[in-house]
Amino acid sequence: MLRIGVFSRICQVPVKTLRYYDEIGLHKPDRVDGTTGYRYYSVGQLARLHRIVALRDLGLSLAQIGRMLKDELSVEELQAMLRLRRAQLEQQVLEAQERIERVEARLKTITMEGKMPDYEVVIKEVQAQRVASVREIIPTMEQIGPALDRNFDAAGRFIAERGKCFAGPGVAIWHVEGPTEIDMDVEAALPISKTLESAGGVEVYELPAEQMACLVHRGNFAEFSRSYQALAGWIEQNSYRITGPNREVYLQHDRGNPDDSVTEIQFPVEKN
Amino acid sequence: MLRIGVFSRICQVPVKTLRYYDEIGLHKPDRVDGTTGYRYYSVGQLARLHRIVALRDLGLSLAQIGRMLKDELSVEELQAMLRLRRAQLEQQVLEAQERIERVEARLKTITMEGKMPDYEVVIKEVQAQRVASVREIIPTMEQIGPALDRNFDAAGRFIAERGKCFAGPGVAIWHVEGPTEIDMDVEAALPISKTLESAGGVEVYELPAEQMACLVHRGNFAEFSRSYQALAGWIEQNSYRITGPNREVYLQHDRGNPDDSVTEIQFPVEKN
DNA sequence: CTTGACTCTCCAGTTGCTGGAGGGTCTACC
DNA sequence: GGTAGACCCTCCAGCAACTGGAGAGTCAAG
Repeated sequence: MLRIGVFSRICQVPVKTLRYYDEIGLHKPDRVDGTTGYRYYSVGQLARLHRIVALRDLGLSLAQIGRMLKDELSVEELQAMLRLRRAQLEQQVLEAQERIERVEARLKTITMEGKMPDYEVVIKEVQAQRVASVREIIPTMEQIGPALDRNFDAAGRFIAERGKCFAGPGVAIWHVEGPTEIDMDVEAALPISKTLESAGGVEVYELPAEQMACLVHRGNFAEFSRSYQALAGWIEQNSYRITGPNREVYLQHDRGNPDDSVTEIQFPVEKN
Repeated sequence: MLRIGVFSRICQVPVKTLRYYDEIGLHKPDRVDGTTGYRYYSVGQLARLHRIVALRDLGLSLAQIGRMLKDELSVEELQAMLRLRRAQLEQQVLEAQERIERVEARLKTITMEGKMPDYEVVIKEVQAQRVASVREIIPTMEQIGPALDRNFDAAGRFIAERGKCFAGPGVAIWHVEGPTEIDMDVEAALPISKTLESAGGVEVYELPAEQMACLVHRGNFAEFSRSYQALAGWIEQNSYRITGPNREVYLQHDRGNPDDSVTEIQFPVEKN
């Protein structure tokens, strides 16, 4: 019979861990002295503990290991568990590799700019939302501002006439491929909380959920291009691919004070 | 000013998480109502939160992110942190890939044998230990048992004559390359707890620390070969390489009752 | 009998949240 | 002006797999 310290030295598992495995019922000592509480392990228990360690090294949870050792599982169940584990591990490899890519992209940017970038790109899942929208082809750059204002106003009036159901900041959707400066197909959409009938040039429909690469732009619309470039660069560097029309969400938009604007630029993306 | 729910919807971070970030001081709301305790966030805070999310997605800890955002770090420190992170991630990838290999080896074994293997191999770091040993070249297989017994006895007497300092089960070290049945160079070593002078064929020295692939063999020595085969197979399947003489640790060894023996077979290995 | 190594139990802390109880607040609607 | 329902608050517990420490008891050698 071995005391816990000796057993620990033989199997190279810390004493605290052995006590923990006892506590959770994963691996109980052969005998526990009733008066002193001392744990006594037999040499024969080493094989079982080795099995625990081996399975733990595969990354299985102690609960799973416990079930495996209780012999409650058929061969098929064992195989299923291991295959699941393999899939999870493969997932982990992919995730870690993606993170390495992102870390490297950031290192490159820091080296080039000499500081942390002043923008941040995050990938997020935006939910589907019902909107009332007005879509228009705008011939020239100068007309974009007024045209969008007009179309948002139109959508706003449409909503107001049908009762309170305004549900969030306005979204512009750019149905253009790549950079264009003429004939831009742009939609001005306002989220709403109930279904309405489309009417008079205002379309009501569900904007689909998308995985978006997002960047928050602060300040004047005149400086948008830098943010767009940064976002496009990030998407390329992190090997994503643009899969549809991009959006601009006007989180803060005071027509009198354009420098205080906050806009989120969103590109629907997929991993390459 | 946005209440926590709205802010949460915009940035896609759960309310609970925002409260948690407030609590740990990572991201405080712009304003907290003194009477109600309601948190109010400004749209401008979105950029900062995005930065947090982006850094978190690299796998950095919230503590590290906090330091980064406090602008206490020079560019060099930032780069060092990111490089460290990259190294950790690369390590993670390697580990996960090794685990995948081990899972696959196990799946293969289960499929072949129709059940979980009845042996387990674990990799462990055995520490250096001082030993008193007797080394001898043993000409034939039949002589091994008696010769080892004799040499362990000799080492035991040597120790006994010099005071109590016995420190663990006996170890045999096989200085042979590959399977041989003649002229086997074997050392019988007993761990001791203090330094003694070598004398009369008994060498006292420090057995080096090694990374070992270990398998616990239960039962008669006659059945050793199966365990050796299993261990050698595992080492090959998991792409390790044997780097030195193997050891046998006689954890339980009653000469009258050989079937109750417990022996740990250890091969020093390195990852290929 | 003493010393020092060893062991015991119990509690707290780690990380980054998540869930729930129990109670207050806000706003739209009647 | 009242009320329903959505929203918000704090506080506490729990997860996984340990790790560290306090305070007290046990064991073996000298």
